[in-house]
Amino acid sequence: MSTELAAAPLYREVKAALVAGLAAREWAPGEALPSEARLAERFGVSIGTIRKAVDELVAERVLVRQQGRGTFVATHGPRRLLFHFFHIVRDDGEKELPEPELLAFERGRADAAEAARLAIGAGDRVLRFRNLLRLGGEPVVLDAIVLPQALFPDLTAKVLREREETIYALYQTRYGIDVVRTVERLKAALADRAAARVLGLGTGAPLLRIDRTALTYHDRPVELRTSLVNTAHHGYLADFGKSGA
Amino acid sequence: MSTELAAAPLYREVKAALVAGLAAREWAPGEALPSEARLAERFGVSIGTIRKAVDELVAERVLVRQQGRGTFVATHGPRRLLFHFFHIVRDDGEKELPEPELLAFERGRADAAEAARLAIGAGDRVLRFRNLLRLGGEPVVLDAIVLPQALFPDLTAKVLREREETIYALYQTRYGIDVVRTVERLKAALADRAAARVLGLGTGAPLLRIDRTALTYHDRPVELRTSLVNTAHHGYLADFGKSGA
DNA sequence: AAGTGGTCTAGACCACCAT
DNA sequence: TGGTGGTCTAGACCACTTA
Repeated sequence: MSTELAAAPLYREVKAALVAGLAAREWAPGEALPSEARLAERFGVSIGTIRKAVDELVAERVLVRQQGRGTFVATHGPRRLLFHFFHIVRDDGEKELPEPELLAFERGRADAAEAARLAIGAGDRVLRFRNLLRLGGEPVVLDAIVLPQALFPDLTAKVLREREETIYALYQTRYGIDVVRTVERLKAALADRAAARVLGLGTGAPLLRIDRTALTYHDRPVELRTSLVNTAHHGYLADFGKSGA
Repeated sequence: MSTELAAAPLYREVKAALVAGLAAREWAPGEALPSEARLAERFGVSIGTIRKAVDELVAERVLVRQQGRGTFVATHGPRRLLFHFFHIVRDDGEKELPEPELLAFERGRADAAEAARLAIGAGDRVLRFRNLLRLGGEPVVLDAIVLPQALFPDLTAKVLREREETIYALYQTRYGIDVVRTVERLKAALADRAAARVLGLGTGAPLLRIDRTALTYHDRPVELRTSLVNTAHHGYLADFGKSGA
């Protein structure tokens, strides 16, 4: 390892190098990394140091270890969505896969607040769209999503409508963008006419409002999302501390 | 280590033994554990194995390492409250310490739902009380708390009113109960007359409702809490993935 | 200076998976 | 059978704290 910075332990430098490799798609999602022995050789450190670096990336759910098989770059699929990125549960505690329906799609410009949250310039081009999410057939969540157009050059309503995979899988496979973490701010709100109609509620019904920023490697923001949730029969589950959340 | 169960790695057995010691107050909150070398000797394992067990307990925020000083049992104080157990932030992102005011205190019996969530019998004695939390002087959160009386035998309104410390610190120092983790379910609700009055809102204002179960070692539930939050100028911050949450 | 946790190494052996 | 990650060990050296 080159060590010009010093002060950082070896395993952190290794980790940073691995993250750099992941961000550069040196290893694609779903692929195996070189074995720990090979990585140790390549970085000129011992296996234990490699393990400590990989341990942290596994804890951050960027890598997945499988005993006897190898260490893999995490892939966005239904399981990962439900476990780590979708926090709405039925009142009985069960999680269901949301079924999305695209309601609207348009191009626009980032306002000052959006630009700040996305770390782009005010007025830069963005894509905006709305998704209705059904759980068990019932409309429960209304998502309003904002993306920097620069990162999703050819994204269209057609692409969104015809996808079979989760939306983060689409970002990952088609645009090379790995959502690695989200930060969410929750508030209570009242349904306006539009939201009430789509969710099948009366105007003024209470809604849970979730403002999410999705981040990729190095905490770079890549998506804004505001979710309005009908919590009549569902809730947002926050379980910190167990298994690394 | 006795190994009658097998199948569990050594460091997990060590971890279980440490948790048992913590639950039994072999080491009290704020105290240092024996040094890693001493623990290794005591359990008959290598230091590396001790470190792996302690690593996990540090990740779960049960233990705190301080280089050069030792490893300590985590204490409930303002810092821990703000960092790990209080998720309400001002819209500008700042966290403030809540100032509690006891509004009501009574004894009662657990209904079926409470009994199930607290893992006690239906009809068992419970304590119920309400706290108003002010942030920056303004009333923002109304807490309704339910405790199994068996765990808090001599808890009275006077004790609650006169405490200087956080409520989890009180549980810890006075009743020997360490809250280690919380699980929360969030919904949107409308303010009823009572809540609206206390929070200085109109009836029917939207409120964020948080149903929390607080757990001690071995995931034993020790407290139920329903928080009603005025989210006009505050929000609930959910940041999974960064630093183990 | 002595004691603590933090890093790094080297190697042995085990459990699991593919072939 | 060979390769992978998972566990466990033993020891060296460093960084930090306390006295």
